[in-house]
Amino acid sequence: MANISERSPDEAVSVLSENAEQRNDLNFCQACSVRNRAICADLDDHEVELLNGIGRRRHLDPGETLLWEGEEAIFVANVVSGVMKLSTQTSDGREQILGLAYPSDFIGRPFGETSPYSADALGEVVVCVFRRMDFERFAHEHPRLERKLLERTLSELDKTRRWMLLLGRLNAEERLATLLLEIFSRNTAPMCGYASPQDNDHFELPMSRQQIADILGLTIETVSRQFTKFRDEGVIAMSGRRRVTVRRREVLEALAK
Amino acid sequence: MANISERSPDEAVSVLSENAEQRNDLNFCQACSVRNRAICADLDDHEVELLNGIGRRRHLDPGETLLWEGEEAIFVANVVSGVMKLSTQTSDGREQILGLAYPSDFIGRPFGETSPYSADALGEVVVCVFRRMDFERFAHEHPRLERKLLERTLSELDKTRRWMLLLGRLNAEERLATLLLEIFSRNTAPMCGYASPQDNDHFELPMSRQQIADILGLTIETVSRQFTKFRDEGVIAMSGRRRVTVRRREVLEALAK
DNA sequence: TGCAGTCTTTGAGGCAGATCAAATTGGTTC
DNA sequence: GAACCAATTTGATCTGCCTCAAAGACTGCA
Repeated sequence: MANISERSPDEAVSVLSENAEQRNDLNFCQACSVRNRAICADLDDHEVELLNGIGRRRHLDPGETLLWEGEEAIFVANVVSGVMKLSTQTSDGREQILGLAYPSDFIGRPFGETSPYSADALGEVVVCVFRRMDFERFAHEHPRLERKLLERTLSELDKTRRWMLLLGRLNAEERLATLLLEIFSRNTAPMCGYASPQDNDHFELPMSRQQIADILGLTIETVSRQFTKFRDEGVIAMSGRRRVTVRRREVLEALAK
Repeated sequence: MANISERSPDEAVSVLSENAEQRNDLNFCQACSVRNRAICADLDDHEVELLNGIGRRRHLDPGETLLWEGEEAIFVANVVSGVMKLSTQTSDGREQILGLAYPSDFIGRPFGETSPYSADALGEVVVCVFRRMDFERFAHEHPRLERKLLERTLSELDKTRRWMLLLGRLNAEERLATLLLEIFSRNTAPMCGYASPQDNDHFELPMSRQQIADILGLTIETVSRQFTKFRDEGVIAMSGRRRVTVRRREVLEALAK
């Protein structure tokens, strides 16, 4: 199933526009754009070098899957650039997106037999992949990393629980407002490393209407109608299908609970 | 706000029916009913003794709150007996229950400034409370505990994500079936420590219809109608409002996705 | 520049679950 | 065991979102 065991740092780096990362593939950590924000941030140079030795850069095409729900959990990874979606399915095929992973986010399930979700690339993605076993061993030997992983997992849990409020209690309008603000803040965050950092008030949606619907627990039609509504009300403006300009941020903020 | 800083191990122990725990309050860990399943399971005798020194037993009455959402995160705790609910609210007062904490479950937010949720007792509850700072220091010094906390947090995250599928994609019938099975399995699990361990096929609901509605993201009326439906179909039987007998488990299992 | 294919928007209608209102029940107290 | 109160159930109606269907608009490619 999982067909990503080949090492392909070269091809991975080749799609990056950041020059610093094209130097070589033997110590890419040092030039990594998420080096200071990812789970490896607290490690010293020596530790980074060791980590570098067990990790591999990998490029994912849009739609490509890194982890399959229910499959053996072979890999863990850091997102370097692009956005990935984490999703799960009911036995009869309904999909629920569990969250998005942005640059510097950690994905995978350490200390678990099987992957609790599928992880696939929304657009072009570069990840830093570790064999789960290697990563676990490294974490054992380097408490700082383990600690960092704990802190990340705790805040991931907080974030996930906040999302439960959205799925359980918010209406379609409030849900879309919440998502737009989240993407907005992720894109305008300093040094976010995602695609081309956007200035001030507009950004590119990293996913299709259908994917937005899956994230929000709605249908594509309902999502589309809400976009139209926001546009008609002058809350946002759109050019093309994915470029959004936020015109009245305060309206979105009042809606996002 | 948080008014639980007084130490009250005596009163806490007094409400327990388990004789072993009534001995004294100086080393209650040794006699603790969740000793082998809680986060402290991997600690050796010496470590348990140290942990014992910083923790306090505390009794909570039904409805009493241990943690307030948004307040400073002063405490973390283990549930010893009873069931607690973790919940969050929208700014306009809609509540969403984030999960239930059963005996041996860990609650609170280590390494965080404020509590991301409220935690209150559904019925009579006994918890083992630690000041967050004390607990964090202890965790730092005892990697086995930190490791255990990491593992727990990771599986809590898995559980929470599975719940997102319920809130995002399941209908009322499927939601109630899922909850009934969860409570059922928690109650019949060996050594569960909750109230009176139930035999075979019937159990006591630890919460009201309104609370079930909040957990499932439904209204009380819809929950009530689903109970009636399950009863009419012979899937469950009820005596009183809270005692449930599961008659056709396979029907519930087919519904729970 | 035109065509094909896919994604998105729009429209019409239906339905699950919400809302509002009233009746019933179970549990508690005296 | 009667009376009271809160919790629950039941009924009637409404509505937000879903479903189904079709038109429209981007994108890539020849």
